Amino acid sequence: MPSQQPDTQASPTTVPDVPERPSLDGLEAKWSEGWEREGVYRFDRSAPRERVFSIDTPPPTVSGSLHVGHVFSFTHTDLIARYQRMRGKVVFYPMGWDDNGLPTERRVQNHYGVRCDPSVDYDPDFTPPAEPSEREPVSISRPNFVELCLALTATDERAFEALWRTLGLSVDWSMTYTTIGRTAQRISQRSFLDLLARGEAYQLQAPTLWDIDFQTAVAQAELEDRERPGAMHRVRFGRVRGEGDGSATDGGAPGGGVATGAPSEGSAAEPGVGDILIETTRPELIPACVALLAHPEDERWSDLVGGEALTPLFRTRVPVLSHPLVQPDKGTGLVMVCTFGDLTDVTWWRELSLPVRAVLGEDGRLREVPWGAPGWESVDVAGARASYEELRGRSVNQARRRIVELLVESGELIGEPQPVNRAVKFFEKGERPVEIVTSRQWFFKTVAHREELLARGGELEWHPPYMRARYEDWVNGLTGDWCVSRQRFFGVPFPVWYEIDAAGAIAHDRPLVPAPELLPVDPSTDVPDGFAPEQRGQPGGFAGDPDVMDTWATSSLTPQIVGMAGEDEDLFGRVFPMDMRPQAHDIIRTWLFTTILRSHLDRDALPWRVAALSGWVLDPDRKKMSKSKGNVLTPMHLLEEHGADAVRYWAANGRPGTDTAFDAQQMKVGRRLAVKLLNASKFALADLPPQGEELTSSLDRALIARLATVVEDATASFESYDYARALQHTEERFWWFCDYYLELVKGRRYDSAGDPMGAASVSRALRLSVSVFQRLFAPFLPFVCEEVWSWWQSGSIHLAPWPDAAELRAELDANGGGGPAGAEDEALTVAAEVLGEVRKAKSEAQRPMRAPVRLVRVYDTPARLSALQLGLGDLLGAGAIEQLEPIESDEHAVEVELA
RNA sequence: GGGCGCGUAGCUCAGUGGGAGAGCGCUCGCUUCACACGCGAGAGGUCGCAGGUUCGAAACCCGCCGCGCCCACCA
Repeated sequence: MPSQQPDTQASPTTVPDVPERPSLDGLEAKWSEGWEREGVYRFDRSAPRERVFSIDTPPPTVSGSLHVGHVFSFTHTDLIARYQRMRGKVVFYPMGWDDNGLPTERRVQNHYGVRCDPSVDYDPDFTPPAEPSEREPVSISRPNFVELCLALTATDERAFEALWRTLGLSVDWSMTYTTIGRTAQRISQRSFLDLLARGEAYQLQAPTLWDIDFQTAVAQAELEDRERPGAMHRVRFGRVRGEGDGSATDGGAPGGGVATGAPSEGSAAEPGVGDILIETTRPELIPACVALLAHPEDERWSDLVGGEALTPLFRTRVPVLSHPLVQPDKGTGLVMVCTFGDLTDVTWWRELSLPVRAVLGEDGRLREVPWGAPGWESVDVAGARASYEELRGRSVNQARRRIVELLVESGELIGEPQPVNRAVKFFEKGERPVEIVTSRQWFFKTVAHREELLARGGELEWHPPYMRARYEDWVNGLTGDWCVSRQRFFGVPFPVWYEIDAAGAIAHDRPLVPAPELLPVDPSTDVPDGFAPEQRGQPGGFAGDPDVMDTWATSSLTPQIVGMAGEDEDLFGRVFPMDMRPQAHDIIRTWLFTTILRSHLDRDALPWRVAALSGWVLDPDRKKMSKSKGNVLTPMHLLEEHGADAVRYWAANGRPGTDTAFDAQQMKVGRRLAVKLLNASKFALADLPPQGEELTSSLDRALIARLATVVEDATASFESYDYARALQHTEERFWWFCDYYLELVKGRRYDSAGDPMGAASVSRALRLSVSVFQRLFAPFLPFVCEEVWSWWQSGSIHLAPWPDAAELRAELDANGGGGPAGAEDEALTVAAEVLGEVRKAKSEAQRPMRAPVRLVRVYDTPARLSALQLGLGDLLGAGAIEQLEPIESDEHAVEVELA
């Protein structure tokens, strides 16, 4: 088991072995293999909780390939992991794959050209079609389908792992988990059964958000708005005669006492005074209309409220009611309630106890309905049937076009439909708008826990802090419990069965649950205790719950899964509650929220101490990186072209929570930095003169003092999860170090014979500073840093201790004085300034930098001129200056006379 | 409609009370013995607009404009 090495700061354990021409080529392969061989990132299970830094890694969805955004945010996590490891923490950093769920199913369907049909029998010899056809997919059994899902995800996961290794994520690959794996299923089902026993999970027949393509329920959190063109239709409803005198309340008797929809006089298409008009974007739902609503204080419709109206075409009596949610300024102020057009309809339906008249089937087509039967009364049953026959079997869009034609014919469409752009709710992975259908689903209670969940959000440390508001917005906006069941196949099954009574009815209210030690179970193949397999689906027998859990219902348990809750409580106790949850900000409402919920319910605890939110990668045109672009810029491509360190450098410049433009230029800059580190390390370490025990030169001492402040700044930045700031400050100081300090001390470094003491001092300073820079850069550029470290140190740099400012300062204190306080730092400042002026003069004269300078006159204050003396020898050498004349003056100036 | 974030050089961004900055790009120059995947120098900005606080504002406050994201009962 690797443990952290003793501090090797400036104490080479081997003679530096520096290559003639250092190169970045092949470092990824060389070191990722080396790290694996040495177990550098292996988690030490014996570490006590307080020494552990545990990370709840986002398991990427396995549905094809990783994209640039993944590389971006996973690099951020790795930066923190590597920093914490060097700080002496035992880092718990596993990787997981979210391979259960719809995206995987869709990919398998398209990849193999198959469809899952649970009614098909298992075929043990099944092989996928040689030429997959998306148009005519082969129907296969659920077990066959699951096998294909497992096979394809396994392939994808190998590719994912290879990418992460190339990127240099310091993951312990021996702890990889998958959300479809047996352990995850067992933990997920165990948690579900616990919630069921405690009444936190329940089943309900209710209007549910429904994706008509996937034909499954979806959750509120998985919706997104998309702008779609639509049209506003003004439609006339019919009056019921004798309203207000009580006769309207005996509605339901078809035929008598009512007028037809059309006004008795004038042109059928012209609205008359007193017409009942509504506006709708969804006229195809008129047959599902169950009421008209007006605002309670809307005087335009107050006469009508309490009475009834007749739907156009179908001549169904619907009550006219009032409700405060109606907005008088929208449309005509009168709104049609359908079962169900949108979530507001559900609200009205529930609060006003309206009946259900559902016309939409689960496939998104208008289904067969029994006109004339109870609930489907009409004053003109034949007409209703005839009109509906025109719509039956059509999709929503087709039905909409047809019913508009019918309304035109009947004269009940007023004017032309007005085009409008409206926001429509989509399942985020779906292609057509969600509909609302009534079905039986499983829910986890969320609304009842609103206040507790807000409190949990308050306990959590957010980086950046303003992300907390998004969480609170979401929790405050919760309108219903979390629907967790999906009518799909590749997921964690609900571990319950139901008894079937003698009449063949399924007893949904009395689920049969398995014994805990039997988990995970698949009720579609496993048999409940006390029943025989033949009794499946038989009267007096049993039925398995056919649904699987939403993928979030399992991935919300990643802290429990990765920590092996209930499986290995010793491990769990060493890592939970976890230290950090890194993730992107767009899944606060899903993953972050649901993880807090589950941890709260399961463990009465916050799942982690810190949430670190990363941003998105944007196109150069500021849009979220698109799929098409992502396909061109595959991550492996980028890594091959620029090198892993360079790509990491780009990612590390994206500040926490901030969206970042994709910028290949930045990767080139990162590569330059890596090359610079190679060459600067070579200069500092190759054929270095023997190092002294003391830093005798003022410039060397000044450098080390400045280095201490860089270390402090980088450390403080990392402690507040601001890796970007740590990088920027380190990088800035490093370039300065190369451009000024290294140039200034070059003479002393090479002329060890002429100035042995100076050479010994610079040798020591170079070792110290290079050691510090290599380690400061190690989280960002792990490959090149490991390479340069390997030239002169033993063991991995990634297990070396993070640089310590106090130790650097102790180095100065131990080595005697070199002038008045502050003078040494000033010496470095002034020497660099004068060197800059000399360079400028040479540049303007278009002369080489090594061109000799006959005389430099420095006009400055006595203090600065005196400080300059401390570094005079180095300055003269660096500038090829023959003579320097200090002149006391209040104004700073430098005159340069080239030879 | 509500909330959050952002607006600084051509581009990407740092800077949160006292000199307007970095990198890239651009221009000019330099084979300098760690590095031409290099080195040096230079040009380039009414810090979104308008008020206010202050001796002093890119920064703090108010309003407005623009961009992005999240949320909303979007008929």
